[in-house]
Parts: sequence; C-alpha cells; structure tokens
Amino acid sequence: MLSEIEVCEKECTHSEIIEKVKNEMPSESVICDVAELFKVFGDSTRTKILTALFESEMCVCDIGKLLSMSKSAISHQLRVLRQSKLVKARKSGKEVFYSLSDNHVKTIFKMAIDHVVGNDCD
Amino acid sequence: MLSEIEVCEKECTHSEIIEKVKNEMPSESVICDVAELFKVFGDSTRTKILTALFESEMCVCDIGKLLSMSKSAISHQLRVLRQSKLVKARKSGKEVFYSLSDNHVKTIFKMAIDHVVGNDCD
DNA sequence: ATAACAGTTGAGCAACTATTCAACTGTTAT
DNA sequence: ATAACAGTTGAATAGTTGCTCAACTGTTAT
Repeated sequence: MLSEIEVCEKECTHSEIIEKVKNEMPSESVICDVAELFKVFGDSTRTKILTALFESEMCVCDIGKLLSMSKSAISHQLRVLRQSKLVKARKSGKEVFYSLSDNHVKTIFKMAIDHVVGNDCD
Repeated sequence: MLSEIEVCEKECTHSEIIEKVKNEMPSESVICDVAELFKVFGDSTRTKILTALFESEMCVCDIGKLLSMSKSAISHQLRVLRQSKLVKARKSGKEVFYSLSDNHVKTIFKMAIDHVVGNDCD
C-alpha cells in the first residue's frame, strides 16, 4: 500500500542543503567524542566536583564533605572524570588529592555558566 | 592537633579548603542549570542536530535524511532542544524549519571540539 | 471531500547510569 | 600485629532516557 520506499522519493528533500551541511559538518567521530565529553559534564555531581576543583585541589573525603555525599559515590564519579582525562590524582599518605588536568575545561564551563546566567538576552 | 574544628569527626578534614571552595563556587542552582545544559548536549543525536544547524536552518525531514533517522526520533530530540531554548522553529506550509536560537552555543561547541581534537597536548 | 505528506505526541521497551552497600587494599599510628 | 582510616571496587537497585510504533493534527493538492 504505502511504502517500499527506502529513501529519497517524494518526501520533502532540499538536497542541496543536505549536501552542503553534510560537507561542512565535523566528522562523525569528532561529534561523538564531543557528545561523550558533554555527557561527562552532564551530571550535577560531576559538575560540582569539577567546579570545586576549579578553586583548589581536594581529597576525596573533603569533596564528600563539601557535597554531603558518601566517599564511595564521589570516588565512582572521580573515576569517570579520571577516565575522561579531566582530572588527575596525586597520592599523599592515605589521602588522594584530585585536581584538574587541564584548564581548557574551565573555559568551557565559564561559557556555559554565562549562557545559563543569561548574559545574552534575546 | 586537628581538634579545634567542630566539623563532624576525626575524618580527614581540611576545613579551610572546604570553606574557601564553598564560598567561591557558583550557586547550587547555577551548577545544576549548567549540568542540565550539558546533559542536553550529551547525546550524539542532539549534538549532530545542533552541528547541522550551525550550517543552515533545516526542516525535520531533511535532518532525518541527513542523519538516517526517523522523523519521529528527530522530532523528539528537537522537542528537547526547543524546551532548552537552544533551537527555534519557523513554520512554512507543511514544513517546520529549525534553527539555532543563539550562537552562544556555537562558541561552546567550538571549544569542546578543540578539546577533543586535542589542540592541547598532555 | 479525500488523499498525501510534514510533523508531533504518548505509551512502551530496552539500554544506560548514579547511588548504595559491603568487601576490599594500602597507609599510618599504637 | 592490630586498629583506624582514606580510598577503591563490584554487584545490585532504582531511576532515567532514546528510540520505535501507532495514532494523531494540520496543511496542500486533487
């Protein structure tokens, strides 16, 4: 009845635009990496940890205190941040101090904060 | 030696650092809004839609073609982007054209792309 | 009026994820 | 050696989320 259509046909298709956009877009892998990065940023616990580390290196226990969360929960999230190479660890005795591995992140967050705070009106 | 501090117990507590960081961190609500924004960015379908819209406004059908996805799936994600005020819609006949509502986003993405592409070595 | 199409929407399902819990490692002090 | 603590880890659970499917709205053309 309706459709053995696989593609193309008579649906609205502005092919020139599709082609143009396809050519100018970043590669699939870059886009996915970007999405992965944002996914790591997209959890309020990790966001809090990162913004805390903007100010000072901290040990797991203190981050837990600061955010009123268990050491385990913090440790799990620090693991995610470590795997994404966003933070690095320094061991000192029993304690492990975490800090940003890159201030690139700080800049990205600054822009995001500006955005949500609404320095741009429209 | 560590006992002047009223804070809780005997766990490792660098109270000065915790206080300092607490005072300098953005407010809870700002941090959560930032996390929400990043959560929206943190899906490859939405990331693809946004980077496509960086180049040109597009209708739902064309975005579906470009990404080889159903109109329904695209529409669902556009709804999320609309609710976050990241894209705006313009209706023209049967078609609905979407575009960025703000080039702030473009700047944030540019930095994220730079980050994942690794313009910063470590 | 009817058909065809662009797009939206809600329900449902499958996959994912953040936290808790409990058990563990390693370091420091007694 | 033993105890206490900082931190890590794996499993389990509860909540979230992206896509599909089917039904729907609204517009255009016949």
